[in-house]
Amino acid sequence: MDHEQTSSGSSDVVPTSSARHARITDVAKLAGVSMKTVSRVVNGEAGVLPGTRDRVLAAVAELGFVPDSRARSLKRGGTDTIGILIDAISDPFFAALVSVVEELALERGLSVLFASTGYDGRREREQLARLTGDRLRGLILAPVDVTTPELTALRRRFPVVCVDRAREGIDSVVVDDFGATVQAVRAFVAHGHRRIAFIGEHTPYPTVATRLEGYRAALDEAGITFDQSLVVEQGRHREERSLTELLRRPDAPTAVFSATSPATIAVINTISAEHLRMPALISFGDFEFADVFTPGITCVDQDPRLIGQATFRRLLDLVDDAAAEPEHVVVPTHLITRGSGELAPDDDLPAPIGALR
Amino acid sequence: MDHEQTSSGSSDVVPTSSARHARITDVAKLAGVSMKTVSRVVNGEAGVLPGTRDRVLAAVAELGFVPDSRARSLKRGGTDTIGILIDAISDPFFAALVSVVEELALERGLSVLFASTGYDGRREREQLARLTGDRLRGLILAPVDVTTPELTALRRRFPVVCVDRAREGIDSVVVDDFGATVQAVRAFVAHGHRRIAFIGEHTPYPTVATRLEGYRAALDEAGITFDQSLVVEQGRHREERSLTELLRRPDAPTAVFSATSPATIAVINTISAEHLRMPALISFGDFEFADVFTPGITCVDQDPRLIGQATFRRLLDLVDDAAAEPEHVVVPTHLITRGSGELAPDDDLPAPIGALR
DNA sequence: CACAGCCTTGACAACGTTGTCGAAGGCGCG
DNA sequence: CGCGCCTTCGACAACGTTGTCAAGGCTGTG
Repeated sequence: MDHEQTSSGSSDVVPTSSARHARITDVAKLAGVSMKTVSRVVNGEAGVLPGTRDRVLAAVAELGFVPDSRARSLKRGGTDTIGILIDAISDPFFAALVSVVEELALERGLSVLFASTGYDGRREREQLARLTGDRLRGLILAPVDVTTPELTALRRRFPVVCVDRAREGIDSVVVDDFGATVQAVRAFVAHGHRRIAFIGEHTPYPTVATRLEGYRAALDEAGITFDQSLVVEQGRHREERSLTELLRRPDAPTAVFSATSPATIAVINTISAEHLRMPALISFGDFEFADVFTPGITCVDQDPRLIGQATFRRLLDLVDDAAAEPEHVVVPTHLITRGSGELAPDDDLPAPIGALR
Repeated sequence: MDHEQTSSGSSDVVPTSSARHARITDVAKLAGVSMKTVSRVVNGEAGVLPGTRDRVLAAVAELGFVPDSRARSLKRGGTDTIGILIDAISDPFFAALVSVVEELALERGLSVLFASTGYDGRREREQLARLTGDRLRGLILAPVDVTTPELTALRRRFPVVCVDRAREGIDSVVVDDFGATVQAVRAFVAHGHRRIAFIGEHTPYPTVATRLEGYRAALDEAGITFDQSLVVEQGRHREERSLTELLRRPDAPTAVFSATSPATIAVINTISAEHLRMPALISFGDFEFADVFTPGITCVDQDPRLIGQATFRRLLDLVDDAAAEPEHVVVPTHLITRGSGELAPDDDLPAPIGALR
């Protein structure tokens, strides 16, 4: 039997997506069995004679039959899709997170429905509404504006795990913002720094605020008085005048703690553009080019792979036990020392980072 | 009527995802209408009395009813989901691509099913098989190993658009690899360079090969003899010994064309680590830190946003007209001059890029 | 006042699949 | 040789939704 040129009676020149997909009944008819038997073969159930199975498989191949996952999941009462809702995939942190989650999902035969909020609460709600209709197996999300009650309502439909930002009463996987920052500032102190700046980013999330708290706590611990003028929180797209001013003033900080990767980039840009001397620098969040510079940029590593694994694992746990008590997982961080964080206050480093002349 | 505290009779302590979702019949019963009327209200169809509509909406709100998109799409015979299958989301190019596509999809009420191949043909086929079962509205993919016949078969099920890499007979959106490379090399020649290196990456895709062809063509055009020793194609994770050797030799190239972003990073790393003098450098593919260096890295910009828009538009065209002849869209590129590409052969640039001391 | 026509609503089937149950046939054993 | 069991298979209903069609009430007009 030729399996090319399925003659369907019509004389289409090019069979471009006009012919409906083969259904299970088509396969059944061709193989001379019932749909149920086809179903059995396709799903690898036992109790089908080898001969029958072969005939069915031949028919499946000939017609190019692929079971309709919608009908399947509708009947079975469970989807094979998990959703992931994040700020933006252009953020390398989330890119890595999605990457890990998709990988793990694939291992378990799950599909990943991707959605992003663009840091926008309205869009977040839109996306959540859409995702709800999709009857997911579970949802991973980095919450923006969505409140605990809303998430609790969602939680009744399918397991939900928050990532990067926690919500009371909902499972979450976050990083130890406070502790990691304390650790970084302690390192500065240990190297003799006293004027330590905090460069943040104005976000609607508490992560940066928590890091700021850690910064203050570590200063307290070292007996250093908190100085508001050493703190710069820049807007997402705001100009960096205050940052420049801070780094150029006579008593410029000898050490800079940068609370996010974008902030770090801004710092490096500023130092480079203004030909300033290099302060000690630690960045919260690793980034691709951190080791291209000399010295490399010391980073607090919030390993997205680790976070992704923990998040996915927790989601699966919840799939198995929907009534489990909410758990808040804190993924440990560690300092990747590359040089920039280990500079002493009096290190003379006239050449600006990234400069050529 | 209170819409808090839905008294359902049972005395669950925590209603964690145990209660089944409200179905359209539940809403109908509560509102005292037929399911069809609920369907009409939910879908915004005309011909429902305001009073009836209000009662239905109240019932919908009380039960937290969200229509099941699987049943809906099954009945309607069309999904609201498009698939996107790419190499890896950790590649910033694809991250940006997915970002744009998702944005455009959202505007049209479409969901995005995300999948990646990890540059692996086996995994690609696995993913394609899964996606097929999902009865997509359309699929965007960066083909790895999949052949034209396979894609043609897929094409019968739903529209398919290839991105970044073309396949004969299938719609595609690519970048002008050849032309852009010619343009870059011409710029080098115009600045007086004669020893121009080509740093590629060993990929299974023809993109790099096409760029190499452009490189050779531009050399020919300028009357420069092709020199194989100036071409380095490094493996994905291979050591960069040959690159180092090339850049360190006495007659090192005065200009370097780097065919991919990773290759560019390798070049910069090498220059930085080996404290070499800075050659003129043009990178195929922009990257985040390109303007942090001094001078900034001149790049051939293959704008993922543009590519994403073109791809999505083409996909929608195909959704409307499934029988359309395959089209091959070539998205124009342009050179972003930042300094590194405009260096002359005799420019003395002793300080290595990214160096501090 | 009768009848046509519109507006609103509902009963029913169907989308493609799988779970349930029962039927038919073969085989072993008494 | 007959009975019962196991194996293999099929008919049917159902998952939750929407499209089709028709019923019923109401209005307008001759």
